Amino acid sequence: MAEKAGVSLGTVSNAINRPEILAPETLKRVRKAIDELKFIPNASAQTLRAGKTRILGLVVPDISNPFFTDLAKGVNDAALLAGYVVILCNTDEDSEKEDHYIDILAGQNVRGILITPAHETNKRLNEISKRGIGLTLVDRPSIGLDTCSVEVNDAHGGLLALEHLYERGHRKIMCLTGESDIPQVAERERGMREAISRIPKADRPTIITQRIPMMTADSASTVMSEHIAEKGLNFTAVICGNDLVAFGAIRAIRAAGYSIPEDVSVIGYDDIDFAANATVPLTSIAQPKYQLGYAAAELVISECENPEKHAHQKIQFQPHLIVRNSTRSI
Amino acid sequence: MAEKAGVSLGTVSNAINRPEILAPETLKRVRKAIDELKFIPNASAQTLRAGKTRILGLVVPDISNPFFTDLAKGVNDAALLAGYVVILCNTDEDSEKEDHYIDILAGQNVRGILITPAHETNKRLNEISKRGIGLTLVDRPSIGLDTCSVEVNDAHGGLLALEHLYERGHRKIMCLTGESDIPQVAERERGMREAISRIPKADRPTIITQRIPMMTADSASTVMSEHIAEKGLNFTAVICGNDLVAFGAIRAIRAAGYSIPEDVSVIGYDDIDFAANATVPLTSIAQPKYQLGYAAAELVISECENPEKHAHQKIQFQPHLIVRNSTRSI
DNA sequence: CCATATTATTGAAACGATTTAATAAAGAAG
DNA sequence: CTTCTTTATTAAATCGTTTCAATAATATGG
Repeated sequence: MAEKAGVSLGTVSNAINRPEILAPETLKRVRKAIDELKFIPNASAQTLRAGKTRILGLVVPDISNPFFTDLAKGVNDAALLAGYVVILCNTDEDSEKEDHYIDILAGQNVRGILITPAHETNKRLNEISKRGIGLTLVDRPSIGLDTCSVEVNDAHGGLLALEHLYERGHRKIMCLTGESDIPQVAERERGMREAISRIPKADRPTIITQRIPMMTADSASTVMSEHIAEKGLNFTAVICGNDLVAFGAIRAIRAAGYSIPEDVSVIGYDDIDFAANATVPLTSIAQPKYQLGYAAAELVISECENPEKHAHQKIQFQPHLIVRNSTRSI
Repeated sequence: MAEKAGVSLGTVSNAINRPEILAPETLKRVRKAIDELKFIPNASAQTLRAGKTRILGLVVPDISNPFFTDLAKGVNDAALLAGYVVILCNTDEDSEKEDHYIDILAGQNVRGILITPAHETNKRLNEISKRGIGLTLVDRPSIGLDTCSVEVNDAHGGLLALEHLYERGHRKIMCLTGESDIPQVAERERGMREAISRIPKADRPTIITQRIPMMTADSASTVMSEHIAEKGLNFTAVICGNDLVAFGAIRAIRAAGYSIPEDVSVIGYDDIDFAANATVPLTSIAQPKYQLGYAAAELVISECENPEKHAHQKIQFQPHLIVRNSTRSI
C-alpha cells in the first residue's frame, strides 16, 4: 500500500472516499502518491467489506435471437449509466444451465439478476431474493414470485395476431409455439381465445396448436416439415412464437413446395430487425425490445440501491402489429 | 459459515477444494451441511485471497451484429467450461466508450480481456498486459502489441470476394467498407489488390472505394443512397464490409429503383445466419464465428492460468465463399 | 505397551480495503 | 497556563475465504 505519502492506509481510504475530511495538504500528498503508483483499489476487497458489487447478471435463453440481443443492449446501456457492469449468461433454454448460472452469479455476489426463465418460473429464484440479490423478471409475468417484472402484454399480442388473420379470411390457423408451461405462451393463447370469443360462433376459425421443443428456426422447421408430411397443409395461416420460428416455418413450407404468402400466410413475433429484410418481409407483432431491457435494468438497480424504500412493480408495454408481405387475404 | 456440520471452516474449505484429504465420513457430513444451507462460497473473498478473479471481459463494437453474437456465444461456452464468467461490453464502435469499459474491467480485476478494438489498436491495451491481465485480440491482427490473437485470414477473404465477381464478368466494383485505420479493412483491400494483380492488365476491374463511418445497415444505406444520387450507378457489383452493410446497400439500391442481382451484384461478409433467409439470399464470405470466440476464450484462459509457460500465439482461421442469389454473371 | 509414523482436523495468519473508536495535535476560552 | 473543543490522523476490527503449521487421533512396528 501506498505509504509512500507517509500516511496510514486509513488515510488513503479517506482520501479516496471522503476527501473532504482530510487536511488539504495531506490530501494533495496522498493524491500525488496514488497517481505515481497508479494505485487502483482492489474491487474484491471493497466488495468483501461492503458486501455488495456493482455487477448485474443477465440470464437469457438464447442470445442468438436478436430479440434478446437488443434487450441485452438496453440492459447494458442502463447499467453503464448507473456504473454497473453486466455478466451475460446464455442458457440455451436449458434449465440446468440456468440453475448453474444462477449459482455462479450468486457466488460472484452480483447485486441484481435480470432473468427470462426458459421454462416455468425457477425455484431457485426465490432464494435469490432472500439472499438480498435484486431480481427482475424480464418478458415474463412474476407469477407467484414477489419481484419486479417488465413485460409486454402478451394476451394483446395474441389477439392482434389472430384478428389480423381472421380479417383476412383465414379460418384454419396453425399456432406454432412453445410448451404451455411458458407463461408467455399461455398468455398469447389466452389472447387468441379472447379474439375468437368476439367472433360470431358460426364463423369462428379453428386453431391447430403445434408445440415445438425450442424456440429456434431449426426446431420450427423440423416440426413443420413433419406436420406437413403427416397431415398435409391443413391450415392457411401460421402464428409463430417468434420471428426465428417464423423463418423456420417458412423454410419448411417452401421445402414442401408451397409458397408464402400465396399458399400460407405467416405471422411472426418480436419484429426483429431482419423481419423487414427477410425473403418474404415478415408480418410480425412488434415488442419494444431495447426499452424492455432498459426498463428492467433501471428497476433492479433501483431495487439494489434502495432496498427498503423499494416497492416491487410491474411495467407492462404494449405490442403492436406490423403488416408486411407474409400475410395476405384469401 | 457452515459449522452446522460440526467442523472448522478450514475443513469446509478442504471439503470443497481438496476432498481427497478428508475422511470420507467427514466429507459426507460437510457436503450435507453445504446442501442444506445452500452454501455458495463468496467469490470476492476467494478472489481477495487468491489475487485473481474468474471473470473475463468481452469488448465488442456491436453486439447487435449476429457475427458478434455468435462469437460471444463461443466465448461464453468456453468460459463456462473453465469456470469463468463473462462481462459483456458493447462499445458502439466508440473509442471513448471502449476506453471507459477497459478501465471498468481493470477495476473489476477481470482475469483476462477479449477485445475487438473498434479502431486502430488501442493504446490502453498495453497497460492491460502490464497489469497482469490476460489479453487476446479477436478478429484483429495483433500489430505492434505483444498479445495473443485469433483472426480470420482477411486478405484471403478479400481475394475470394474479388475473384468471385471478376469471374462473373464484373469490371466496375464498389467496395463499401469501413475506415482504412481498421487493420481488417486494410487486409481485405490488400487481398483484393493481390487478386487484381493476378489478372492480365488490360482486363483489370476498377475499384470504387466508398467508406462508411459505421458498419451498420443504416450507415451503409445512407452512404449508398448518396453515392447513387451523386454519381449514378457507376458499378455493377458491391463488396460489403459485412452482411449488415450488404443489407443496407441492397435497401438503398432498391430504393433507387434498381434490382438485385439483375442490376447490381452484392456480396456480404461474415455469412450470418440470416444471410440465407434475406430478401435476396446473400452471397457472402463465411467466417467461423463461434469457433473464433471459443478459441479466443481458450487462449486467454490458458494465458491466465499459466502466465509463465504461456507463449503468445496467433490462431488464424480460413474464410470461405458461400454463393447464393445476390451475385450473378453479366 | 511404548515409540514412532501416519492421517485427520484445527487455529491462526493473510489477502486489501473500509470504518469506527481512539489518540494526537492545534486552537480557543477562561 | 490549564482545560475544553475542534480537527486530523491512526490503530484495530472486520468481511469470507485459503493455506500452512501445529495438534490431536489413530495405526504400525518393535
